[in-house]
Amino acid sequence: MDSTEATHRLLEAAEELFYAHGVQAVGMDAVRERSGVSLKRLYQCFPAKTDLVEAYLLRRDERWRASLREFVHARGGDPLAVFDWLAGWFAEPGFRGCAFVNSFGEFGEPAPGIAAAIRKHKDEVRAYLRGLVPDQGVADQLFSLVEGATVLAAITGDPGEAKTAREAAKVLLDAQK
Amino acid sequence: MDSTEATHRLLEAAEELFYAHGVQAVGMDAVRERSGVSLKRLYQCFPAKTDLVEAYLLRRDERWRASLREFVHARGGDPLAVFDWLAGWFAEPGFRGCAFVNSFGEFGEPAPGIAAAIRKHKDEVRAYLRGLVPDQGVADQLFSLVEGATVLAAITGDPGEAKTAREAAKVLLDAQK
DNA sequence: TAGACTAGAGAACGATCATTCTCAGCGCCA
DNA sequence: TGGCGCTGAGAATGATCGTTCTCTAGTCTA
Repeated sequence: MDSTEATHRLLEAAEELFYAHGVQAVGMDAVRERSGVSLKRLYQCFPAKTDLVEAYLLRRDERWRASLREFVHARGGDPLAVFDWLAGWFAEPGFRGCAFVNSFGEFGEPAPGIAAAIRKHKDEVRAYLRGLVPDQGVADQLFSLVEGATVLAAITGDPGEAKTAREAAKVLLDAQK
Repeated sequence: MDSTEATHRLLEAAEELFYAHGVQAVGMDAVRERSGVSLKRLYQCFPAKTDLVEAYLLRRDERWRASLREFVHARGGDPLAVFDWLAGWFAEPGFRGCAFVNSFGEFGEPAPGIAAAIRKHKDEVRAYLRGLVPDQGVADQLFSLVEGATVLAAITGDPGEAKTAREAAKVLLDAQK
């Protein structure tokens, strides 16, 4: 197994474990076991746990936004499609809210790279929504709805939060015109 | 120092430390030091850390909602006052988002009491908003905005999220009539 | 005043966990 | 063929932290 393959397996294992149980609750040994990569190699690829966490977040950001982007694109860039995508996400088994918000809660004083990854994700999502909606104010309003629905769906376990937010978004978008 | 005084000091110290740094980052020894209550007494009042965390959350829920309730009541029960209260909260030094959302992120599999306290808080806030706004659907939409603004204000550090959410709320409330 | 109970300070215990080290095996080049 | 370097497996290290224990010194009661 070469180094890029090891890195890939590590990130795959890290994402499954970190997202499901939280970063702090998952030991490096669990990552080793799940990935099948030896501890020695793990520390060659990621010199410290914070490096692995940071890489996990950056990769999750890319994939999460890509999934959203593709879905919305297939719906002709309709901003309301964002909330339909959320509905699907919330209903997935193992949904546990936003990985970035959860990480923010986990680390009172996060390592700089981790804090940056969290902020980057939110900045990127905001920028994406602003590209979807002409009025930046309305885009930011939708962003707030997205975050709120995600938090509430995670805590209450009710995927219906997406529908509530969608209805609000529709009103806001209609009012804009 | 009697037992109720010790309990009070412990909860005071716990709230300051847990909210500021996160629960996991704060050891029982730090709580002892800040409160001036001995470890022995601490464990008499709260047999385990999870008990202290649960009590911290329950107390914070009561006070947080009381503060919001009083503010909004003084404004004649105007639902938009909720967002003005948020603006003040976001601007407080030491604001670090919603303690319950943060705790949710911290504990992948929370102790049952902790999970219940988190859910209770969100249920109570939702019920409060529903009492403020005749239309339950709109109340839930505002709830989503409240949560989203809180999360975003915490992560971006921008108290202006309250204003964004307020504008959205105004549109939603007007559309309801 | 003697003795039983209690509190506080802090050491001790035990578990967990990030990180490093050891060692035995295996391929690779001279 | 013979050593050199790299590997994986897993033990060892060192730190942190929740929880308990010990010991000393009061304090209240009989």
